[in-house]
Amino acid sequence: MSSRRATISDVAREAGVSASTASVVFSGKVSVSDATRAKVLAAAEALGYTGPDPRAASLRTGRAGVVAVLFRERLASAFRDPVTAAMMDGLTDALAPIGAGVLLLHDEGPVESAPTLTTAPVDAAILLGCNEILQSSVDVLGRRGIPVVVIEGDAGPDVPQILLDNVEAQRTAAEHVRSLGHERVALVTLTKDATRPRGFIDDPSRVAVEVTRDRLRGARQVYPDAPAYAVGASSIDEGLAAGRVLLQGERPTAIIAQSDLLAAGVIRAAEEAGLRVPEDLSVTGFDGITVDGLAPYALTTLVQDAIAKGRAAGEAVVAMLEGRDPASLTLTCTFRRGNTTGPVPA
Amino acid sequence: MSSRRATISDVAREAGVSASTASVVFSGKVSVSDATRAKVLAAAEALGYTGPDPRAASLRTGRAGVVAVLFRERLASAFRDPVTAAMMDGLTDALAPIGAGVLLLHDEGPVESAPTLTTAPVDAAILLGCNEILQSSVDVLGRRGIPVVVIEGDAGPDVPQILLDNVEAQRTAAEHVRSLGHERVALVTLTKDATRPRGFIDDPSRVAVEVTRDRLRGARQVYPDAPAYAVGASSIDEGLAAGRVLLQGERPTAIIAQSDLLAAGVIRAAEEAGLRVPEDLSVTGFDGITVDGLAPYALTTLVQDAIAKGRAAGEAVVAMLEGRDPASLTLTCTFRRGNTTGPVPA
DNA sequence: CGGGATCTCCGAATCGATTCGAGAATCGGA
DNA sequence: TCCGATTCTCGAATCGATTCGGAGATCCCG
Repeated sequence: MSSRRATISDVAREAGVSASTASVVFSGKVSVSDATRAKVLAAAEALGYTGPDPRAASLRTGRAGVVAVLFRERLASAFRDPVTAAMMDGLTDALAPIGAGVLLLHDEGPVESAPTLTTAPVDAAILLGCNEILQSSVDVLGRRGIPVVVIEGDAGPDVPQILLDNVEAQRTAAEHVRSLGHERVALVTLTKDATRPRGFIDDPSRVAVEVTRDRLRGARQVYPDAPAYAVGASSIDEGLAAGRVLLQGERPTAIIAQSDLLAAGVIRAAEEAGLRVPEDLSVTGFDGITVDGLAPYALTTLVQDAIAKGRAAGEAVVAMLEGRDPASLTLTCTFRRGNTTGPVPA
Repeated sequence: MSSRRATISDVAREAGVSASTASVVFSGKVSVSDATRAKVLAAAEALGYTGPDPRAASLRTGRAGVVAVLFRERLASAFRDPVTAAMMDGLTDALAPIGAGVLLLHDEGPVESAPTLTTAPVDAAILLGCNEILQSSVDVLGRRGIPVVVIEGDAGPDVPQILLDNVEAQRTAAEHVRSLGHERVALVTLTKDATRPRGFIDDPSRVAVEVTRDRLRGARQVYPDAPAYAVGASSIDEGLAAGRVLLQGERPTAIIAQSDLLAAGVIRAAEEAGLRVPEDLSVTGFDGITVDGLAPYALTTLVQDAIAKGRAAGEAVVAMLEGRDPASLTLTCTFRRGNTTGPVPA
């Protein structure tokens, strides 16, 4: 029992061939005679050699087989969002052809030693709605020649981005609501981060996340004075909380929520208050996910193809990795009328 | 403009110091005079050097700073499950002290070139409910000296495992139901995989996933003849489908579901059928998650600490990485009575 | 039987950084 | 002023594998 693991040189020596030949047996890049191959394999077996060390191979070949995905939020909470999950779906699909693994990272970590974008052995990086702080990391990657793609964010002119027409889409929803005659409309949006208290906000620029901000802008293009209530997360329960507040007193006749989950919560709040949807209150969502357990309601919402979003990002990465020019892309949401919006109550 | 990126040797030459000194400036392992540090940093700046190449560093140090998590399912669907998400939460927490990134892998891939457990540059691996096929991968890792931890699975005597007392816990739930006087009881469980059709199953061994099988066994210890209806996934909608089937005809007075999401779906099916919970039908879940939007129901369920599960796995990995002995652990679920179980209807 | 074409295999360079012992320089104290 | 103790910096070895040009062997065919 040797104290350290066998290397390919050990195997080569045991097999009576050179290291280069042994390497070739495992990589299969060059033809090797069957006899030699058998010898090497036997030697490997005898020494308990289990194939080349990925680290060394990665150094030499320059490829790590790993693509980093950088989240804004905590890793754990990131995947609770169905849209993110779907996006990961498309992403892993698109990455499959080059067989890259996905390394999860998040930017705000209390840990100094955590692997960051700059210290992780990755071939490419995908940023999810990056904020300003990230810019420096992006620069580092860029200088290092590591391809970067940004989803719903902006990291400068050289970084391909996958965008959504958030402003237009949300405006479409608002116009739909207006076409139904609604005048008193409220919006449900998200706070800068989950730790902030819920509350009404006025200044869209104080909303950190671009996605949120853009959707807010879109709605305000139609309803410039609509009150916007911000909650901490995109979930049914937060939507419920928002709904309870908004349905007090002189309540709106329509509520435009920035996500389907929030909309579902609002609907629940309406039920709680004895209101019928859409007879007494119209509600719109955003995303077009199927909210688990929302039946029989079918949300009026804007359907985004989150899978396509992820896939586009993945394909851009693959393109860059293969030396081709990546395509920036703006995906458009399609309006889907469900049964949660109706004419303004008489 | 050099054709290739600057290396630490380039920086050292530019700064007029040795490569080792330059390296030390970046790693900070040894003290360096301020003057030298400044020189090196200036040189790095001038050359656009952005820090050591992680691949090379990883080769030399033997540490990649990455821990692989192997899922059974598709990556995207894995995180839709709140229990998995919570587990990742605890896992990333426990991994934080050593600052390791998390590399997502899944075993069943159509892609040949995909990085597998054996070809990915990782320091350790965590397996989620591994199946038989994985055994060989585990062997390879073991021989390579890479620590492996298994969550709710079995990979041999040398691999530490984090388990849940699924059998006992589910039996507890069943006993609770029996103590309320229920005789006609049905179970909701999961199929081998999502592609199989829903339906009643008899032979628990045909249920592939260990977790599922154990829970089924626990319930059958109390109700040996209870029909078990299997659905494709742990979700409200699948639970709803199961509920619809089970509540037809001569319906049971209690339904034991293998997850809270399934239980929530069953409750919804009951509402649909005009049944009151728990007056007409008792329902139990499993996991103890908060089902988004299930209020005012509080499930009678078995609370598992998924965060602790993840954390335990993470800590075991850290221990092994630091040369300490890892602790295998069996977590116990605690019974929590909610308002979804009651005496058998007269 | 000789010469060119093929097929295998080897040697040596290289990927980029880290690490450790040793030598040089600096400093404080007597 | 001299000496031991620190503090810095350097050289050289090493991590484990890949790659490419070329040498030797084998083969085919005129």
